Amino acid sequence: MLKRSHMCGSLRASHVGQTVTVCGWINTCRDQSKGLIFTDLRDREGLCQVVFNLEDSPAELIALARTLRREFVIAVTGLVRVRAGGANPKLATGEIEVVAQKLELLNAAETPPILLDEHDSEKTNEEIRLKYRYIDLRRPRMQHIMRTRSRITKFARDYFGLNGFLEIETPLLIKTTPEGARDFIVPARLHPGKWYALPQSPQLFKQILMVAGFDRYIQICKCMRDEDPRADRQAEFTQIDLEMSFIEREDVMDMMTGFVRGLWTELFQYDVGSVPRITYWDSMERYGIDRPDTRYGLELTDVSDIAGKTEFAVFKDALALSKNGRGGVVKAIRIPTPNEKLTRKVLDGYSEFAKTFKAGGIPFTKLGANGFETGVAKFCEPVKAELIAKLGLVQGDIVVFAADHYDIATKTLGELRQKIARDLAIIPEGKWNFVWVIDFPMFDWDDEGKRWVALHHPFTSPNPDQFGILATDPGACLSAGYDLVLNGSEIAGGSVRIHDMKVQEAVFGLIGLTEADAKMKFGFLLDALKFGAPPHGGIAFGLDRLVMHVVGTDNIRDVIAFPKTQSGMDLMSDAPGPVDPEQLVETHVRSTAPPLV
RNA sequence: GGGGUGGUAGCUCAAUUGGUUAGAGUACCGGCUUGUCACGCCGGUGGUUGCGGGUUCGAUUCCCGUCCGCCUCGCCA
Repeated sequence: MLKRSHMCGSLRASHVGQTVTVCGWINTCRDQSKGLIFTDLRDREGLCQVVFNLEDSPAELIALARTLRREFVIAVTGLVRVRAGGANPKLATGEIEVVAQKLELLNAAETPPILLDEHDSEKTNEEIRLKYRYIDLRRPRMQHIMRTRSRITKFARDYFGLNGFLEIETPLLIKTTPEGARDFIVPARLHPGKWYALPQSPQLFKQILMVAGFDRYIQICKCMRDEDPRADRQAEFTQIDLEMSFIEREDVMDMMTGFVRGLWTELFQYDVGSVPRITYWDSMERYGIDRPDTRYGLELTDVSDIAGKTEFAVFKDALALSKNGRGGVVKAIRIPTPNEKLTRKVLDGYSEFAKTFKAGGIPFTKLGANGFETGVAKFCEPVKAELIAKLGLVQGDIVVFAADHYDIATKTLGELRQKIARDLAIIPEGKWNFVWVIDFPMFDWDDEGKRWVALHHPFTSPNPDQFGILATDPGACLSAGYDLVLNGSEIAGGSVRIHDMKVQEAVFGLIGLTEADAKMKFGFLLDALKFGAPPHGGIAFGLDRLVMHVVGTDNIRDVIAFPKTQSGMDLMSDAPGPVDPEQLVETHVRSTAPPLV
């Protein structure tokens, strides 16, 4: 076999005069005649033009070259020279070409179901791309994404390594955990009737590594949650997971801010600067969501007091609502001009949108030259002055309202805010708005279960100044958790952990875990906390989402080499599949599913 | 589990109210072509209209069921 001397995509004018050997896939052939054939040869570095020319090469070589087809795998030895036909400015290697002297056909290929020309391949159905993933991944776009992903993980290992973090693996076969997402489970052959679970995260183990005195831990690890996927969510995903000892909240956030600043400098020569902070409740009030996109305005304003003075039944009914000790609210967004894209039809459509969040609708109005016009103008007119003052309205502004329970009104308007921003196309390009969200509540009240549920996870510590109210007013107790949000997407989340067994037991008690339950599920953690646990905390980055932002895609499958579909299938390998009945017997499992056809 | 949307040639799509032999571009195959680079010109092959049933003289089109992709609500500590 001809031995490769250079990568196709790395050849430049400086190589002119050298005899090189390149290997790769035929991207295209341009057969000019029986005596002149151009091919573009592709490897992971890029394309280079190889020319087969009767003037420079023997006839047998030309004859063989004429049989080449797309995606054939070849090795070529030839002389690098300046292109006789003029440079191609579209190619990095466009100034030169390789004049073939030897050609070795390493493998033929069937006609590929995906064309590798960029202008065609971007349009190919995702179903086809997933089935023939090995071809899809050959595309320069996918090669770029996977390379970028590798750069990010390498940067993470370098950065955290320099900061004293040890890379330690944690088990994949663990005990099932209550709380949280649904576990993937694995039957334990050696223990009939018992099961392992695949980790939703290495949470407990990394805390125990702190108890074990490793001080700083990092792992780039797979996590599995058996829940329905979304555009930015897969059942199986990757975290950059870490934990630190003898720290407070500030120390973790500083370390992480350093990481993203370094990463953005490395990737984009972009200075992230200091990362602003917002409290959870402030974020909910202003953005209606716990992961605010601060690249644009359209903030929410509470107009409950003014709305209560109107005769609008929707407002009055909402304000009369009460849930979890919290009254109903009326929230509004001022949409400044230019807002011509928000036609009557679009605004009416927002009510349908709102219904997906269980809200009744989206009342709206517009401030014209002579007061409010359209929509709910007649109800707003009596409180015009107050609304104008509170929302800072000027002529031409549109106002949209949501009136409901606090949770529903806030969430609906928070989602609508993002939709309006997209509809108005006011989200600026090229902006990287990081923000830390802090001071989360420890718990959320579950009305159905009549108990508190941990908002983050049950190992999250209250903030140091909040220990006093943990037992007396758990609903108001704030945690030492923190989320890192980038352009409205949560890319990392973590907390300072509870390192005192008594506090941990108290939290378990609040979320309705009996002592026996807690002992059975997390006994090993509670035990560990008794044997000298240092104060510790950590965070986990969603690597997939991080890569999505960096490469600019809204499809998580694009940043995973072998992703699954929305129904959890791998269209390439056809997983999941049936197992041999013998495997079921061995693992003591009997299926209740109807027989497979 | 709910809602929405889609599945037609290898690929991307079209096909009128249910009506001729299901078309186009591209790919592929053959021929021509000595400076192309989304090469060009000429010709050709290629279809279980996702699958199963039904209505009809006739179904890509209408109905029922089912499978699969995508988006989304629930869910995702």
